Amino acid sequence: MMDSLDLTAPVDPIQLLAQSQPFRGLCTAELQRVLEAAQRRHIERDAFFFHQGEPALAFYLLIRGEAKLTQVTPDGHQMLVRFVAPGEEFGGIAALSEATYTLSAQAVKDCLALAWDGETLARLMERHPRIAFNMLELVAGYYRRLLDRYQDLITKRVEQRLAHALLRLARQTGQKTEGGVLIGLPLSREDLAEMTGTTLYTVSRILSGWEQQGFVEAGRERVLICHAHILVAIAEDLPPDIPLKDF
Amino acid sequence: MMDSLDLTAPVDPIQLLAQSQPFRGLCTAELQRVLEAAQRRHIERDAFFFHQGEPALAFYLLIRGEAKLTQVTPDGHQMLVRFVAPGEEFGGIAALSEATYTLSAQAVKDCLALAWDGETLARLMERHPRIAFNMLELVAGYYRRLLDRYQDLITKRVEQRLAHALLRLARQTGQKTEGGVLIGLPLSREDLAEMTGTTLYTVSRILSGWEQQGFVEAGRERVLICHAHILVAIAEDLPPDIPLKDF
DNA sequence: CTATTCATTTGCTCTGGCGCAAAGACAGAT
DNA sequence: ATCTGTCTTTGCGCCAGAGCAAATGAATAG
Repeated sequence: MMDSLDLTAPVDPIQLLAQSQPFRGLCTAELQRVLEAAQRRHIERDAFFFHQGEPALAFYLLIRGEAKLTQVTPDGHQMLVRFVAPGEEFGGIAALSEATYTLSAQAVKDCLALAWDGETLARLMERHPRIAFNMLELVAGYYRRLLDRYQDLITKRVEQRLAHALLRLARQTGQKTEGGVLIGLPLSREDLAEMTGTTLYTVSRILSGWEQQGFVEAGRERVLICHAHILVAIAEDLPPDIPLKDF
Repeated sequence: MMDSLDLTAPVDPIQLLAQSQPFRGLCTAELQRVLEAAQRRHIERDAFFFHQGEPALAFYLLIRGEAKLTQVTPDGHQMLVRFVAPGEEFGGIAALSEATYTLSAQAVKDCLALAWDGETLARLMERHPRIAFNMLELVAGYYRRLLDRYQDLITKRVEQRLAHALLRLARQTGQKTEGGVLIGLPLSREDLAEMTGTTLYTVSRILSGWEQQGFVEAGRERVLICHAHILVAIAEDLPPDIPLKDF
């Protein structure tokens, strides 16, 4: 298997910390100290940072790669809570206040992350109240976005939710190519189903339909969005714009 | 209309602050200062503390009464996010980081609350980092509970979600009576529908069914849970226990 | 190059629950 | 006591989407 990530590319960790949500607003000296308290962790594609149910030891900041957070229900259903991009935090809520992780974190590309254990994080927060404030805003943001998705689940049809999910992913990891915007991570129909609260069958059917109309191009664990504006229209349940077949 | 709450009952505000989630762990002198920074607000039944979309001026702590937080979607659907019991906080997330409230807060009984404006709260948090920490835990808790409900919405049938919602309400506001546990606030079929992501029709049908089997007793804006253990079984989708008709 | 594995597609069936419509029940106001 | 507005019930038709099964297609290992 090929390395899906160039680990030799230079990254200034201080730079990344300064722009990260949890540590923004700290001065360079403070960032330096935060960095010194961190451990580096390298996780290969498909391996896990941690599993749901394990003791919540660490709080992570992703440096490079891409991870996904999933949760399995008692009855075996799996749901995909969110993808983690470089510069983003994960595991924090659990490490701060809970005994165990409530979800699992899996690398979908080779990953490099910084990790702090719960006590260290608590100590840092005590010394730098700004971090606590940042975390508060962060979690509040998670809450708000989750509430939006909750609302979508109640009010919108699967088709709309799927369009929404793809647009979110495009914004987060999209890469501009000739044909449109390519989702920048391996993404199965099942993943999309778990993100939108449906089944892989329904996702497959909808994508097939869109592909026939030329809105997207779907391959094995790959989605290319050709006409984002049409997906926006679908997501908002607007009149179907100008159908392409009219041209 | 009768006063649904005895406003003359004595309540020690310091006592209540000390036990509240946002201010727990502060010493009496600190609580005193927090209390002095607060404004009292009295809101009558069915009136609003604030409406979704208004500038987020204040953070509230409910002293007496009961409130509900609702959000309307762009397409007119309404959803009930949570009920607020005495000692609980609401409006905080918005007052801290957003420009406007993302939901509405309405009194379902006559209410008395303490209010702090956003700047005051920020100042208090700066002076007492413990408050920031408490708020972080608080929001993390909201997040976790919302994630649970999100999961329920994906994996569970309406019947199960409804059972869950009733049990939660019973725990939060239930009053023991001869016949069982009575939900302690006016609760319409529509409210229940908005809590569980369904329609008032479906709620009505399910409650009728349960009532015929003797699990609950349902009236106008009133629900009495006669056999909580059966609702637990329904919520968890267990085999239907020993049906009552066998007796 | 072939075998194996895993993702995907698609036909088919079945049902939970939506939502209209219309009637019934209750509480408060005059 | 009656009226009025609001909440609730229930019959009925309908459909989005679940889920099984079986076929097809694409990547990887040997």
